[in-house]
Amino acid sequence: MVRKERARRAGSIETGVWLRLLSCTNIILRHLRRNLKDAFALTMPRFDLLAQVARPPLGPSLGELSRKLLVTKGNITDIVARLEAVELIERRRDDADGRIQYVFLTSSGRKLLDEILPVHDKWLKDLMQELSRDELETLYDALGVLKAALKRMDQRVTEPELALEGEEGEAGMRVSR
Amino acid sequence: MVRKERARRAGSIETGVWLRLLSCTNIILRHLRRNLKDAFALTMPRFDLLAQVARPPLGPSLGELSRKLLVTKGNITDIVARLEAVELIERRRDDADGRIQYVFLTSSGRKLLDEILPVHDKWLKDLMQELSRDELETLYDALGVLKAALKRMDQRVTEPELALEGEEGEAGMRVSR
DNA sequence: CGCCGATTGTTCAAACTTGAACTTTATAGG
DNA sequence: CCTATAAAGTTCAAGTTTGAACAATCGGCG
Repeated sequence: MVRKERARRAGSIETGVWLRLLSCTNIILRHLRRNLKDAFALTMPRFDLLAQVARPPLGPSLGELSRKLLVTKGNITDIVARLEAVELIERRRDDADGRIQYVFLTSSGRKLLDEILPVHDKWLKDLMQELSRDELETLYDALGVLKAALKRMDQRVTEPELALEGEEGEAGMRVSR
Repeated sequence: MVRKERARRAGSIETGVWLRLLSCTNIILRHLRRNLKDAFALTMPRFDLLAQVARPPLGPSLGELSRKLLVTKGNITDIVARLEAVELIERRRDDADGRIQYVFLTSSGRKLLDEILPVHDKWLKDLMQELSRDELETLYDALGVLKAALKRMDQRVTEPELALEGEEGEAGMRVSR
């Protein structure tokens, strides 16, 4: 049922996909940020972290949060400290391994998040209300395919021990990490 | 050819779409940022602004850049100043309207961008190399539908004079601007 | 002309983010 | 036990970003 547009496009289709991805993400981000601030006095990174802490597995470590949220460890340290300061989360050190700290919601953190999640869901529904069920599913599936492919490429690039060594290192694909 | 998954999903499909959108964007952003830095000593916002200046219409104003890039005016002021300081762009005041400044690439800005664009395109192709032509087109079209819908919702919310007034203003959909 | 409201861009504090260097702790191998 | 290496968090400077207040300019209208 979906007719493919054959419109003129600047650059490759991959670039086209990327530009649209970025636009959509930024538009939604702007709305959610404004809504979170107005309704709950929360910033997006704080909400993201809270929501991630609430998701299983229970009590993620700072490093796990860093990987799940796709931000650096230094960033996590900062956000966790701020959320801890307002008592929405708390940390517990690992009994066996002194390096590790796990993060948990406090009761007020839990309460706040339980308020936010349904509203957050409604905001997204409102934003996408013009899309049909079918369009949403197509989009969901297509993004699933992309995400899976990206994750594989991501590993290939950030896990040196498999490839590397023989590569020429052509402009740009160098990665330190 | 695309079978719809009926997988368990946390929350609504809209939220599912949003989470995948965000993941994909962040993974790609991370790669591009690293590559831009390694290969061209450029940050993402600076590249974004350069690329937007290069796109027609020629010589966009700061306000136009702010709208196109979906960031605030204050941000544009900052990035433009930094790019101007390293002489990749330059400004010209409007002859008739003293408030407006147009931005142009300098010759070295043009040269740099001409180097980057093909490589940037290749980075994206590499990242998405596992996707078939068909998957890419499906994704491109689906994102087009979403983007169009979001833009309409965006206007509805940021242009007060049309709707507003009678609305209940239920938790969160308040928008100040 | 002179005022009012709208538009364009600037400024600034607070927050977020990265990337790299660093500290602390754990683990594996001599 | 000792040492090297790795892993988990922290720190910090530089940059980005927002949002709000502000200054400057323009346009219309009396």
